[in-house]
Amino acid sequence: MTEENKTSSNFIKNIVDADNESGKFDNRVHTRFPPEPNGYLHVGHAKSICLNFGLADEYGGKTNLRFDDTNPTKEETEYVEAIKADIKWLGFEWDNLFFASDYFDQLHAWAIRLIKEGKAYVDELSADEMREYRGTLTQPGKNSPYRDRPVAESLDLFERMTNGEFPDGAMVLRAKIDMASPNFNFRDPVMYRILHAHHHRTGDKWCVYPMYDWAHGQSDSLEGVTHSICTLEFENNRPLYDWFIENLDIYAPQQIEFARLNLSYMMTSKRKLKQLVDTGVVNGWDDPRMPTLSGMRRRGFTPRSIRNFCDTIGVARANSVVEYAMLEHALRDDLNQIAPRAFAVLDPVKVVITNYPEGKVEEIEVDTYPQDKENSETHVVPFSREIYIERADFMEVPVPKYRRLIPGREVRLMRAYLVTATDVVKDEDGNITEVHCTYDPETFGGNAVDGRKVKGTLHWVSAQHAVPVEVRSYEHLFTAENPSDAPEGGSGELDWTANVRDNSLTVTTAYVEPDLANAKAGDVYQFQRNGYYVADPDSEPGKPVFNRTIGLRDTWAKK
RNA sequence: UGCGGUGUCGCCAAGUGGUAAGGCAGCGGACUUUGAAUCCGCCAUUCAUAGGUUCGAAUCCUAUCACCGCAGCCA
Repeated sequence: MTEENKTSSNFIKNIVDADNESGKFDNRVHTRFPPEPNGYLHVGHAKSICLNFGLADEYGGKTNLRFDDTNPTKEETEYVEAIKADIKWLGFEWDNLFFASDYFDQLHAWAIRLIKEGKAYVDELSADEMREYRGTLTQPGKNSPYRDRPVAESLDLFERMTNGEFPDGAMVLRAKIDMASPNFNFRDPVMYRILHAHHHRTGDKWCVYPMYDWAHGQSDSLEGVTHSICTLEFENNRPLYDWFIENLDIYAPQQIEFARLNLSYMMTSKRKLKQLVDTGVVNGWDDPRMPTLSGMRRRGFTPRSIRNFCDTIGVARANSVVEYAMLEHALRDDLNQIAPRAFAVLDPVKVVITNYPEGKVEEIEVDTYPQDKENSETHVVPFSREIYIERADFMEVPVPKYRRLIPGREVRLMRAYLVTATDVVKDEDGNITEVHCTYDPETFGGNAVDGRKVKGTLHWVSAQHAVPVEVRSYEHLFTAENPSDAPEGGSGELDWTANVRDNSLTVTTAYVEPDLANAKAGDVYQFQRNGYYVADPDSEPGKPVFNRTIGLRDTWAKK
């Protein structure tokens, strides 16, 4: 894909440039995006996707999509399909589609080779015992009593593990490296564990499954990946991956770690997001409040806005938290360019134009894309004697610098007429129920023949023609800038759920121009002077439901 | 406490010995039939701190401090 703005320099590109200079990989650039199919993709993954696919795109290389499906107890086909759909939606195409499970046979054969070479052994220590033997941060570990058992015995046991002769947890296959290493990953890491579980692709073929550490590096190697980009927490694992590659004497990719994305007010932990879904805090993975790609899509984010966002935040090795405002900027920037404009009144107050003929209806032609000089498309909005305007657009007693409608002041009804407020009608509680105005018939279109100016321009909707629609508005799912920064819960663990906002969804009725009644799921609009909205999949023919994607910038309200 | 990392404007982030890019946010102002968009201007004598090397240091050296990650048969 070719994007208008290429990202600026970053340390990964510097590495690739240097590698191309030295010919390290024969000028090949081959990346991969390796999700585990145990949940839906979120913004954090978008950063990784844009990085991997973007790098290959920029250097004329390739990118594989590889599902790291080494743990059958957590992974499901539903997730692989959703992940594929999200990547495509973002606008990327993988060159090859692989699964770590494609390599189960090869990995198994390699494991046997390592056993034969005395570099791996079957250990019968229990999980608890293994933890004790592993040592601590300051103390070296101890060798397992099974560490030096005969090769033939390990071979036999591993074969029987594979055949399913032992129950889960009875024994594991471990690499024989160094129990005293300051790097824990070298303290005889587990390569295989027994899992009598059904795998989403290999079915019941296997009773032993490779650990991620034993599968990942070799998968990259097998695929000819050049730059294996992953997040910071795998930095300590890199020496282990290199050890496996070296001892297997196979092609060596270069792993590069970068800092994962953290966004203020957003939770980017698959585990915790799954909890929100499972406990019903949100209505599924694609709830518009979720930071998942499917949730953002439903909320009205565009693929381009997310890609642009990823480009502007950059890539580095320092942990950081990006302000939500950055994402908002990217969103508004794209939506502003593409969204058709429409009239919609979110919180109505009736306006009666007393000198406008009763029963008369005029068709007002308005630009659908006023922001786009190249697009002259227009549509028609009916105008009549009684209309709705926003409650906030009229004030009986104005605040300073208020430039909207007040008694005696003339303002413009967008693309229609200039009107002047004359009276206010209230109910017994003093609430304004109607505003009476007069209009100047000579101002059709919104301009006075004598050239007089008005300070305010309001959007409106004809009362008898307006269509009531459901509007869903959202606030951050979390009240804390850092959702994980939580008070301690009962179990001694941090109870991040205490940060979940309990009123993050608000449902209201808005009155929209007639054309919007036919909006189809996914249609985006800018409700003039208000914000961007998208028709939700819950919409039915003639009965659209709109999600508020994001409001317009409002520098007036801030003051 | 062992090992591996990271510290440049409120938030991201370039910079790789030659004298601090850019974006977001913010603040002024212009324009405006969206208080939007657009446009103009302002916004780090200073790069965690302290020393040192050098004609010259955010970049090299030394020490210190702070923060992150690693002790799953998770990834």
